[in-house]
Order: sequence, then structure tokens, then C-alpha cells
Amino acid sequence: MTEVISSDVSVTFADLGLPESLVKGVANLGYESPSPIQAAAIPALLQGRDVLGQAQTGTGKTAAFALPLLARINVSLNAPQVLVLTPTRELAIQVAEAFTSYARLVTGGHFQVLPIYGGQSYGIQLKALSRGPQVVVATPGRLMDHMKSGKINLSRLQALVLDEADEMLRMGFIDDVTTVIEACPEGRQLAMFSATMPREIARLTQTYLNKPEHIKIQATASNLAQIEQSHVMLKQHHKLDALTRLLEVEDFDGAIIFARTKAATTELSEKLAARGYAVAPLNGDLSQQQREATIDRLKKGRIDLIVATDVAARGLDVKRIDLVLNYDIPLDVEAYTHRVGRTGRAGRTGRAVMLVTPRERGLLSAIERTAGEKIPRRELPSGKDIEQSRVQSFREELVKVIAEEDPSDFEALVTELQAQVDVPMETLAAALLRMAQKDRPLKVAAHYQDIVADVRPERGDKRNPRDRKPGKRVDTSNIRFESYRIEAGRKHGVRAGDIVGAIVNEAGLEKAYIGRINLQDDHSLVDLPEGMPKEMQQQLSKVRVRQQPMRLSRVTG
DNA sequence: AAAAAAT
Repeated sequence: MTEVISSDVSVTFADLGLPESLVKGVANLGYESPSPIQAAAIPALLQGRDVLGQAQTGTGKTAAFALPLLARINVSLNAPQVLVLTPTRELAIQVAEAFTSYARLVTGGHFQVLPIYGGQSYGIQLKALSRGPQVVVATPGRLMDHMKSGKINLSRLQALVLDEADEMLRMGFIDDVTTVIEACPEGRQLAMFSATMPREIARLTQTYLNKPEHIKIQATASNLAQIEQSHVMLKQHHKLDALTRLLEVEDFDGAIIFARTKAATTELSEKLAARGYAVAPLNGDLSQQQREATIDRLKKGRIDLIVATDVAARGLDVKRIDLVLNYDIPLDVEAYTHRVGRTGRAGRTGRAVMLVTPRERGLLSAIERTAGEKIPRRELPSGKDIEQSRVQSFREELVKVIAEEDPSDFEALVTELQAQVDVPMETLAAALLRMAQKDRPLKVAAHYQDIVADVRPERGDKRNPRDRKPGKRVDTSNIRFESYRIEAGRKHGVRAGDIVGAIVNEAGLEKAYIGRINLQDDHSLVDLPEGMPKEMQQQLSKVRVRQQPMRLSRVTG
């Protein structure tokens, strides 16, 4: 096994034995020197050896197999010589595009790469197949369809590649993949690539590979993708509000949000669209046309956000994605690595934030164990953070308008208006600011006030009714549940939708706070009163956990 | 329990 720790940076693609046309081809695409996986895999594949290649996401695995296999293709033979299998349709399209771009300068004969996948009309594929493409990149289902009807001839196949190999050898795929492997000619080369390789599947690879070169690129500071990972611990029903807060504060170009189910992606996408985001869902229930259009729109910047199932977890290479939000924690540990790897492509930096509910703690530690690193916890952005971020983007817009749109036309009108309403310029500007903020208030930070005077214990001790539900029998005999009645009204400046926080000690309720946060549609999250001593904050947050923060939906007084 | 992959 070749364990590469760091590779010689002075190695060039030409040094690896690639023909000149391909060296020029990659140079035209802006690749200067091979990445570690490329440096190790290209020579082995050129020699015709089987390869098991493992390297982090975003480090050029596609080129690591595409370049050497292209080098060995007979361009004047119009029959499939290289076959790549991928777990999703989009990946098949993407890998086919990569092959085409590398081979642009390959001349002599009629070179073609063909993606074969479900959801696309048979007509196009049959016509293209009859022209005898040298490279076929396929998803298993449709490929087998063509194999059964004799529309694809694999007799001249030299090499087969399993992209995302661990996924291709999993339950759902293994039968199809085995069928394809067995249909390939004796002596064909076999290569498997993936960023992840669970132990039980690694064992399985050995039954297919023939004396493989096992290449494993260890993550080092220089080749490890610079992805800043973190998680937030919260309750399920706070997730949507948490997400909108994160999206407001995190500066991003393109982002991908991962949800657990197909239904959740559509639902969440609609909710975000209603909040003004340029967003679309992506899942396997959408038509293939829609799926492709959505990715295209993300690439071209017509949308900035997609909400996806794990259909988009692997391989998807969209350079502008700089933020990955795991709205739901992935159920399988490998998926985490792949989801997060949608950012930080080809040496770029990225961020990944995951929402975790307390009952998912175990999953989080499982992920940390396999990833071999801690995913630090962070707090949610506070109202103050949101306020700062909104003011900042408002300021940027202001500067832009002054620089690019020349607002001097309005200056005379400003003078006139000021004279008419007869207020200082600051007041006028403040009023204009208030009008300009629309549904994203610029003043949002929570303002708390002490309302201890109106807090009275509710008559009698109440058992928490939730713990009395059958099947959830908890011994509550030693726990005293206390309720407090908080009457606050107009005289305290309290309004509907305001939030109550309380500090409780052994003697009972010590202080209650009433506060308001002006975030649109965001009332379920409570910000801690500013300037409170740290230990009091802890008590408050503890109370929040045990007794839901009360929300005054009706105001008396 | 989810999603993916042929129709």
C-alpha cells in the first residue's frame, strides 16, 4: 500500500508519463501540478494496474483516473473502452463533462464521452451509443437496461471505474454493480475511488480487485481542505429560526442545506423562498430536467441556495459553494464527510455548520469518531449579531448607491423636505432609515427589562403533564414543578409576542425578564439579557430548557 | 428509519 504523506510539489503532469495532448489539456484548464492522489494514481493506472484510491473530497479524484485512462484509449476504435459507474445521475453528467474537458486536445479519430443515466430520453442515448463512444459514464440502472437490450457493447472495455466506490458497494447498489463487473471482459482493469471507505466495505473491495495498488492520501495541513466545521445544539422546533439566523449572519456566495427527507427539502425551500432567498429544492423525486436545471442555476448564480437530500451529498462540484448547512444530522457517518466536502473544493476555504438536537448526541460523537476530529459547538447568532450584520450590509449597499448610482438628483428634494417637516437632519435621516428597513429591521437586538414586581407563583404545584404520558413514565415525586403567573401589560411596555425569561434558584423565582426581539418571523429563540452575570445566564438557560420560555400571546392590563 | 438507482 502506498501511504502518501506529502507529495513532491515539483512533479508535473508530464513527469507522470501522460501524453503531451493531455498535459496541454489540463494546463489549459489551469491545473499546474498534480494533487497527491493524482501523482500516485496516474502512474499506476497508466501501467494498467488495478487501483483502490482514497483521498479527501475536493482533491481531484476524477482527474486522477480520467487522465491515465484517456491516455490509454484508442481513438480510432469506436467502442466503449472505459466505463465509469457513479451513484447519482448528476455525478455521471459531471464526470462525463470532466472527461470531455480533459480530452479536448486529444486528436485523431472521433473521440466521444457519453453519460448514460435514468430520466433521460432513450432516443438521445441510443443514437449516441450507436456512434460508439470511447468513454461511458453511467448510473447502474439505465446502463443495465441498455446491456439487456444489447444496445451497448462492452467487449472492447479496458477499464472500469467505481466512483464513490464505498457507496457503489453498499446494499442498494452491490447487485447491479456485480452484474456490470461480470459483464466486462476478462482482464479489464478495475479502479475504485472514494473519500471514505468503511472497514467492512474495504474488505469487500478485495474480492473484485486484482493485486491492486492501494493508495491512501493522508490528510495533512497542506492538502486538508480548509473547511471550518461547527455544530449548534438546539431543539427540533427551533431549527427553522436557527437556520434563518445563521443564513443572515454567515456571509456566503453559494450554500447547500442538507435535510433528511425529500419532503423536508421542498418544505424548507418554500419557507426560505418566502423569506426572500433565491433557493430551490433538490431531491430524487424531481424530474431529471428539474434536477439538472437546479444545479445549473446554482452554478450560474441565478440561485444562491439549494436544499437537498443526500442525492447531492457526494461528488457534486460547484466551486462557489462556500457554506454547507446540515439542517438534519446525517444518519450514516460517511455522509457527513461527503456533505461537508461540497465546499472547500480544489484548495478553497469553506464553512460547515450542523444543527444537532440533544437526542442526536450519539450520532454526533459517531461522526466525530470516524472523522477523527471534534466538531466544535458554537452558539447561535444573537439578535445583536443579526443587527450588526444587517447594518453592515445596509452600509455596503449605501456606499454602492453613492458610488454607482449618483443620488445627487435627490439632494434638492432632501433640503426641501427637511424645511417642510422642520426637523434636524438626523431626525429626517432616522425616519428614512426606518422606512427603508422594510421586513428586515435594522434594530433587532433583544431589549430586556426587569419585571419582577408583577410575578406571582401560580396556585398549587403542577406536575409536568408531558411526563404523565403513557410510555414516558418518569418518577416525578421528588421534583417540584413551579409555575408563575406573570402579568405584564402596556404599563410595562410589553406587547404581544414578547418573550419572558426567568431566573430560578432554590428559593423560587428570583427575577423575570421581559424582552423583545424584532426579527421577522423569529420568536421561538430567546436571547439572553445583555450584561447579566455569567452564572445567572446559566440558570436562565437551564430554566429555558426545563420550562419552555413563556410567550405572551395575550396581554392583560 | 432515508435516499439513491430503470420504467
